[in-house]
Amino acid sequence: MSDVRENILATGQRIIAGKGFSGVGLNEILATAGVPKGSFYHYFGSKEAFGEAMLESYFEEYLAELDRTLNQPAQTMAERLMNYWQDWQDNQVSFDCQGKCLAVKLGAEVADLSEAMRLALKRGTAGIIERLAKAIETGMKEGSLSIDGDPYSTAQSLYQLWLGASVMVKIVRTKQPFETAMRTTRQVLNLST
Amino acid sequence: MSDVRENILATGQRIIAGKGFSGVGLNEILATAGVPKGSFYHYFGSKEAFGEAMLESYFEEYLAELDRTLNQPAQTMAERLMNYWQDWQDNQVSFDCQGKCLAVKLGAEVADLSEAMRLALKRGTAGIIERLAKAIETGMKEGSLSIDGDPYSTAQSLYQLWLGASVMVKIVRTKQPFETAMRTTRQVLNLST
DNA sequence: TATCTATATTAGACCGGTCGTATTTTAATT
DNA sequence: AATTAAAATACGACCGGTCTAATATAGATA
Repeated sequence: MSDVRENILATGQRIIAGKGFSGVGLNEILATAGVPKGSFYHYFGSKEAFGEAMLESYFEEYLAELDRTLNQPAQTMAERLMNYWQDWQDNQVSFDCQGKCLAVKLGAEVADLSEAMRLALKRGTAGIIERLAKAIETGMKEGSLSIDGDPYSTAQSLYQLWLGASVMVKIVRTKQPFETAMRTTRQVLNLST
Repeated sequence: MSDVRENILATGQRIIAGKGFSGVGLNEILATAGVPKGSFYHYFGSKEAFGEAMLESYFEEYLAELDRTLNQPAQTMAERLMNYWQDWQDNQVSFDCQGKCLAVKLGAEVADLSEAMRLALKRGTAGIIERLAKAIETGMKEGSLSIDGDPYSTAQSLYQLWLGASVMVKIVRTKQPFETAMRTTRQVLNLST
């Protein structure tokens, strides 16, 4: 991959995570990245195609990091899961509660706008929930946590809860919604408060 | 209130619920409403001020409907609450999962964009959670439901859960996330499945 | 080394749309 | 009839994504 392309992707991701997809023009992204405007269409077919590629690369990195967190040795699965939520909170609270999670920022905006980007979001979030479900299942077997219902539904519920909490954090500009989500999460996994 | 103003508000709300705030220009809204461009700035100081007024009027209506639902006689509070979630689901699933809830659609997009609109969202969502908390408290007293923890935290958690579920519904274009949310909701309120 | 070809890259213009404003026309009220 | 409020128009300066045409670069051939 050309590093010009990578540069456009990384810069665009940063800016779009703050202002949204429709709220940012290619001009700003390219100027910030130091890439001439004319070059853009050499690397991407359209703004939409760029958005799709951006989501793709975002989730690739996200899932790699998630795998790392969920495979930390010398920890129970319950601990690893709680570390994941803690990381989510820390990341999302940084920079005045304008976290950089693209599922949070773009989910509602982009799903109705572009089928390609919607599907990228779908693939990415499915990957996250799948990993969480597997982790919960493992945690049950090792006995570090227990749940009512099946692991997949539980993983789904928890992801939805944190997605919603992240939106609320943006709205109230306090990490308080995350504290509630954290307590509910412990409750759902039957962990000590 | 002038009905021209009301017309702009209603039309804008409909279109923005579909395309987002940055994704729609005043031209489209005004053309659809049949209102000349110049009139807009007689009623609203700017696009942002319009957005704030739109959110204000949206939540006003939303809260009135919520009050109606939560005050239905001849039902337990548990039943009224479950009716609320059911209405949420029905509304959000309509039109190809492009529901018309502005908290879902605009929360993440607009909170980082405009302080005035962020505060309008904050006031509106606070009103919803407050009413849900009161309803949960009443339900506990009458014995139709029971919870772990305090009513306000529970209300918050449930609202976050449904907010997140709504984003996921937009992404996967299936009502399945709502089914999970519904089950979790019954579980949290200790209701029979 | 010099020339030709093919590909990678970029400059710049295009047209349509953005929000906002200044000005004129219409209506209502005193 | 005078004054004020409401509505309509047209326009301005600017920015949006897109595309074509021109340039630069690299590789191959002689």
